Order: sequence, then structure tokens, then C-alpha cells
Amino acid sequence: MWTPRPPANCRDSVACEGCDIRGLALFADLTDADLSLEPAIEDVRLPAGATLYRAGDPGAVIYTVREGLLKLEQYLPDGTRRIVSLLRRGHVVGLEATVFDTYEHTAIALHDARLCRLPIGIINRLSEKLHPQLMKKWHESVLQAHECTRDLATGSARRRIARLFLTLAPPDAGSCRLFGREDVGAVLGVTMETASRAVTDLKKSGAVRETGPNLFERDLAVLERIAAEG
Amino acid sequence: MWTPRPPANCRDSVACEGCDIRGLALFADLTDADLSLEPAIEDVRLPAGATLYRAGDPGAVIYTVREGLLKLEQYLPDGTRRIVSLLRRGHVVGLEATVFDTYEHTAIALHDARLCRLPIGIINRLSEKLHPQLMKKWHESVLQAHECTRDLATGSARRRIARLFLTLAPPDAGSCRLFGREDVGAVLGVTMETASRAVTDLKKSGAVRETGPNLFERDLAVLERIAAEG
DNA sequence: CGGGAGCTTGAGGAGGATCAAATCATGTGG
DNA sequence: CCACATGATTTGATCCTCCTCAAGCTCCCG
Repeated sequence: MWTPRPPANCRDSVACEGCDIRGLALFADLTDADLSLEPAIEDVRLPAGATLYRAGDPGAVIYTVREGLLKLEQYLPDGTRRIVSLLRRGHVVGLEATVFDTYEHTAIALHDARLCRLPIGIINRLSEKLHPQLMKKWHESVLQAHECTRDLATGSARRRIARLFLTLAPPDAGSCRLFGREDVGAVLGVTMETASRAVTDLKKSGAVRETGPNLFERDLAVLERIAAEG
Repeated sequence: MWTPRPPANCRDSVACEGCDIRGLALFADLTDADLSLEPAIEDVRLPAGATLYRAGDPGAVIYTVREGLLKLEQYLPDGTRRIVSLLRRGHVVGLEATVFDTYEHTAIALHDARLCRLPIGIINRLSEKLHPQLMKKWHESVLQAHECTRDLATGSARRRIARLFLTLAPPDAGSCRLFGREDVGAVLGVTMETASRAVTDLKKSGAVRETGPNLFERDLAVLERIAAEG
């Protein structure tokens, strides 16, 4: 049940100026001059399965996903686990730390991930300049949450997982990495066994082809047909 | 399928200074002096069933719910309707208009509602002073969305509707108003028939007692037991 | 080679979808 | 005031999906 924290040694200082996702990031609007006034942003490497933070932890830092995939999970009173959001490249993790003193979810990497670590001190100091981007990132968080309800918690398991495959990677991406069946179940709101059977089913339908462990080639047309009805 | 727009005559100018939900509202931090510089805020009355705005409409105004209940709905490619959020007193509707040029959802009143109408011009003009409250409201929107996934789209229909009853009104509220079964189904991700049967089931279990049309008295202890595992 | 974790597969039963019909509530016109 | 039309809700019957429990399988690692 317990996943280790990322060891301290997977952090690194990096320069924002040349960041490959600067256009997507919170700091998109800042000038190099703005950035030069701030201490260097740390780069966090988070291996698949590692926990970034837990629900209830005091939140003093937010993150931007550079690479990889993270899940946000919460527990129901009866202990049921539910994944309420999947976060990809460009998404911000832990935004609630800017408003509230603890994190709302447990954030765990589903694929090996790289993140920018942004202490909220910096965010507050630059809040005026960051305002438009902050709002955009909040907006993204809401969109992401609604996507989970709308696409991944509606219809049959077959349809849900077809939609998951469609959102897991951009349409032009050659291949598409999935994750453990237990987690697939927790995103779709079904059991692990149903998730497994649904994946098998998509393979048989020719909607996806497994080219490696949890690595799939997708037939977008077939996936879309299934996602929409059947 | 079509619901009429609110007629223009259900608007009224009101003074924010004495607003009964000012503590909950976006303008909580503003002084009376700040407010006196702004044109009066309009009060919108929205009868149950009426549409506030539709997905794709150009968004030039956001709303605060003073009273009543609203749903945010979206459609899947196949036409399936899904309610992705329920908004109550104090919640903000249409926040995305501050970031994007159109609304993301269709917003419809489930109960008779009263809202403050806030043109985004005002929001932008006061954005600096509003910044902390805006962030709080975004945060609320995210919480609300995650609640929908976590509580209302997980487990059996019986458990889902028990949780719906628990969130529909504060614990100390004497009674609790429900809404049409079609909509109950769209919130829970089940059919209307299943929603109807689940309500009947809760009545038989003594978890709720119908005291009028769609008006219920709740037994919180029983509801919580059912919500957690039954 | 043995063990474990994650994944798949199977059989049976419960729960939800679907289609259809009955009931209830409301409003309208005679 | 009643008869009737309309729409929402409830109930019923049947089928299909998904859950549950259990057993096998595969891959990786010691």
C-alpha cells in the first residue's frame, strides 16, 4: 500500500530560460529578466509508482509536469480508492497549495516522470505577473477533472477504456503507454478484472495492438467508433 | 430538449454592500468603497429548468449562486448527456469566461435560483484585489468536480444516491429537495429507471422519507451507513 | 529453480440496462 | 367540475454487463 517518497537525489537545478515546455508552463509570460531574479527551479525525477505527495500533507510547493503521467487519487469513507484526475505534460500538480495549507489528493507517478518544483513563495511573489497563467492552469485542472467524469466514468467498461486510450496520448503519437490494471480500474470506476477483460476485448477488436509490456499501437478510427457506441 | 432563456425581466439591480452571501462571494475582500466605484450588480432569477447559458456561448459574464441549485452538463460524442458538477449557494458559475472566450458547459437551474450577474469587465478591472478570492473560487470548482467523480460516480446506484442525498444539503438542514429522475440519473451515471428504483429503495430502508413532491427528510446515520457499504 | 506480483481467464450471481406498460400529477378545454 | 391529454415517475420482465471469488498464467528476480 505504501509507496516511497522520491529520494532527495533525484532533484536537479535547471534553468527555466531554455525549458522545453516553457510555452506550456506557468512561467510562460515571464521574461528572462523576471526569472533571473528567482532561485533556480528544481527538476524532480519521479519513477513510476513513486509518491509525489499525500492527501493532507502540508503543501508548500506546486509542480509542473514536464514528462510522464501522474494520477491524483482520493479515498471514500469506506476505503474505496478513486482516481479523480490524470495529469500529463504541461499540467500543474498541487495548485491547491496556493490557496489551502494542505494537499487534497495523493499524487503518484503512473509513468516515469519529470517535474518542475515550484515553491509557492515564488508563485506568491510573482502572483501579479502570473495571474493570467495561474487562471489558465486552474482552468486546465477543472477541464481535466470534468474529462474524468464525462469520458472515463460514463457508459460501458469497453467504451470507457476506448476513451482512455484516446486521451492517453495525442492523436499523432505513434504509440501509447498504459499502466497497471488496478489503476486502470480506479480511473474507470470498475474492478481490475473488468479493466483487464476490456483491454483484451479491445485487442481482439483490433482497436489496439500490444507491441510491448503496456505499450500499444492504436487504431484511432476503431477506438472512436467504440467510444461512441458499442 | 430546448429550455428558454431567462426573460430579461427577472433581472434586478442590487447592492453588494448588504448582500446576504457577501462572505461567500467573490467580492468578500472588497471594501464598500471599492464597490461604490462599480455599476450595480444585477440579480438574476432563474426558475427551475431554465438555462443560464449553453456550451459554446460567448462568455462575457460569470455568476455567483445566491440561492438554489444548478447543474453543469456536457455531451459525449454519441450524444450521451452527463452532469459533471452541481453548484450550490456560494459557488461560482462560468468562471472559465475569465480565461476563455466561450462557456464549457450548459448551465441549467435544477431548483429555482437567484444569482449575481458579474460582467467579466468588472472582474478584470478588479483582478488584482480579487486575486485571492478568484483562486479560492477556482479551487472550489475543482473540489466540486472531484466530488462528482469520487462520490457520485463510484459504487452501486444505492450508494451513489445515498451520497447525493448527503451532499445536497448541509447536515443541519431539516429537509432536502431532490430533482427530476432523468437528471438524478445523469449525475450518477445511471439510467432514469435505476435512479428511480434507488430512491424507492432508500425510502424503504428508512434512509429518507418523502414529505412532499421531491422533498425529503433524511436520516443521516442510515444514509452514511449505506453510502459507506451497502 | 522457486517464489511473488501482476495479469488473465473462468464460473456464478447480483445489479443495472432496456423495453414496455401502468400509475400519478398537471394543465386544458368542454 | 369533469374528461382527457401530456409528461414524469414507478413498476415489471428479461437480458446483458459487471462484480466476486477462485484458479491459472507469465514474467521477473533472487
